[in-house]
Amino acid sequence: MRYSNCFVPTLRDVPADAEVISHQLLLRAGYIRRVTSGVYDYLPLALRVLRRVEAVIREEMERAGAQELLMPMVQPTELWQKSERLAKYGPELLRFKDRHGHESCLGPTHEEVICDLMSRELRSYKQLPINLYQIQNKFRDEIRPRFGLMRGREFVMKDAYSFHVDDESLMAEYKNMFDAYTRIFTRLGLHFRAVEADTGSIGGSDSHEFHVLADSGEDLIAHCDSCDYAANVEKAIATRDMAAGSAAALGELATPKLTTAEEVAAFVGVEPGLLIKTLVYRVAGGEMDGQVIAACVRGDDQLQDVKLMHLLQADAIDMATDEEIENIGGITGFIGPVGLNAPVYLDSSLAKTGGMVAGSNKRDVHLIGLDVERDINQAHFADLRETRAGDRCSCGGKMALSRGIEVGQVFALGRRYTEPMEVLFQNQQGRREVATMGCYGIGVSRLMAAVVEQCHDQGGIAWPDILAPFKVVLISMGKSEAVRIASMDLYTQLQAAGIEVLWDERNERPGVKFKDAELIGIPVQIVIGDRGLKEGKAEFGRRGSERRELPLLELMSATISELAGNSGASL
RNA sequence: CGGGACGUAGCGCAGUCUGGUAGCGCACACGGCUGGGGGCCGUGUGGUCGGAGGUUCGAAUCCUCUCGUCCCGACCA
Repeated sequence: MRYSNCFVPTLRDVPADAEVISHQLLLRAGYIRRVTSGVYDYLPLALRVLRRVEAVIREEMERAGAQELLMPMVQPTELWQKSERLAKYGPELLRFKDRHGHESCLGPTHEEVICDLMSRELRSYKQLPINLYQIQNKFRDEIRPRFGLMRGREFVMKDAYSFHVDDESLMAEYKNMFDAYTRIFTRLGLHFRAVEADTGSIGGSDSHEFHVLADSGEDLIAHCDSCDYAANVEKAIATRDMAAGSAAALGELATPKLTTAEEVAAFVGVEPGLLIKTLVYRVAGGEMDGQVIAACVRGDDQLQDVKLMHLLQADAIDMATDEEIENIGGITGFIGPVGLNAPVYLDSSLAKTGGMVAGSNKRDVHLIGLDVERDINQAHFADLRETRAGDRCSCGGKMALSRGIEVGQVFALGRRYTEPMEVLFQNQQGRREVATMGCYGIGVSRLMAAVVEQCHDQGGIAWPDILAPFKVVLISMGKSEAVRIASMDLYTQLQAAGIEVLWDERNERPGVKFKDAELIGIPVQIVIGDRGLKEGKAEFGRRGSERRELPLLELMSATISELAGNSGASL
């Protein structure tokens, strides 16, 4: 491709509304443009990169035995009623009516559609197991799209769905997909980590997320420094040395205007870990819909609300209003687990503790000497605290926290969808059975952004060879006929060899060409100019390091061997 | 939706407080000088100042409403 024919609108300044580096660089380097909130144009360079990401994904999915298909982006809303997911997923579904008044939605994911298909076509156990996948645009009406491609409303996703006769077969495929994902992210040159995950709105039992490690990541993941344990903090379980209180009789203590855990602890003269922090939530969805409940963690812990949500089997939990708190007999700022007219859930670290300090549900008064077993009736215990750096893993190692960008997730769904969607088959005994199911997603467009987050420098994007939109940039320096002819010659040879080359034959100054080449991130640079040409030489080098002089005749072989070691299967 | 910031040329910004003919840099077009890391000189093109309404002799500037963008929270590939 000749640069002068290439649509690559690079920007010198960083657009003011781009916050994260991938967003900034993809805009500056002419890869993407915003159309509307969370919706982007993928310009030619971006599309070339996306196609490469997809190629790796396709290769590995096919190798893992999955088959590609393509489902529609428009889905009838009835399917979501049938799967009983409308209430939970509702707000993210972009719904609309057609001219007949029939309600449809834009597909945010395709469990419903694939189950509908399978329910029609699946007859016999002999058809199982099967794994079907697609690469397609999804639309989720996100509450807050942000960070460019990292959280768009429309985005490209690879989604795969597998169906099985039993859970043993499902778990084998789950493992198979886990391994395929590991190969994909490895081939893409990413620094990533697979972690145990909450199943979120998708549902099901087992789940792992794949995170690209980057400080700009939206997720927090906890991992052990001495064993393999790693989990999203929404799920991570760990322990730490908990302060133990000394047994004492239950008493009251005046604590005027002291409402935060730190203030109360300082006033009473105990460490914050001996406080019980009580939070009141209103449950939305599930069997407890509308109920107000209280949850307790230690004063120096944070409540992990996803854990609580899961425990309650709720779609959402919201902080209760002052009025709702009063209705259950509490006072904002002095809420405690004793005598509250609501279910109380305590973090397991509070089990069997004594000598604790907690709110009394009376203004300006806290309880001291509280013994959880003795003084709280009907307490439910569960893991509710958020893991912190330095906590202890069950293996004895220390937990550390890192930021991650979630680029993939695998789920063992079980019969969460196949049951309501009636995906049935006849088993060997001729009886009808519900199939069991897994689903596996990769955020393809997000992956492109995640790679940029991990692969960039001062000059711009530093694509790994396998993803670069062009492998080689050929920079012609100077306007002489000799330069033009030598460049043209090499350009033709590279193309003939199937190496994707961007020939910068623009009438621009050298600085501009170098800056653009580095900004858009082409791995190999070849410079042909009058200076070297006199001696029959040109410059050859990798983006970001020194170029060396090479005879013109050696450029082809140098390029081929430079790319051979790094670009995987294709040049 | 709650909290904050902001909308002035393709991009980055000044001007708004204190109302008085809409500016700067880059980009873009043309000419010239240049020619190995976003070069220099000159001449130009381009903006209903997000939109609507109001106050005023006069509004980018003041007031009201509205639309949009970005950041923090709930969501998630």
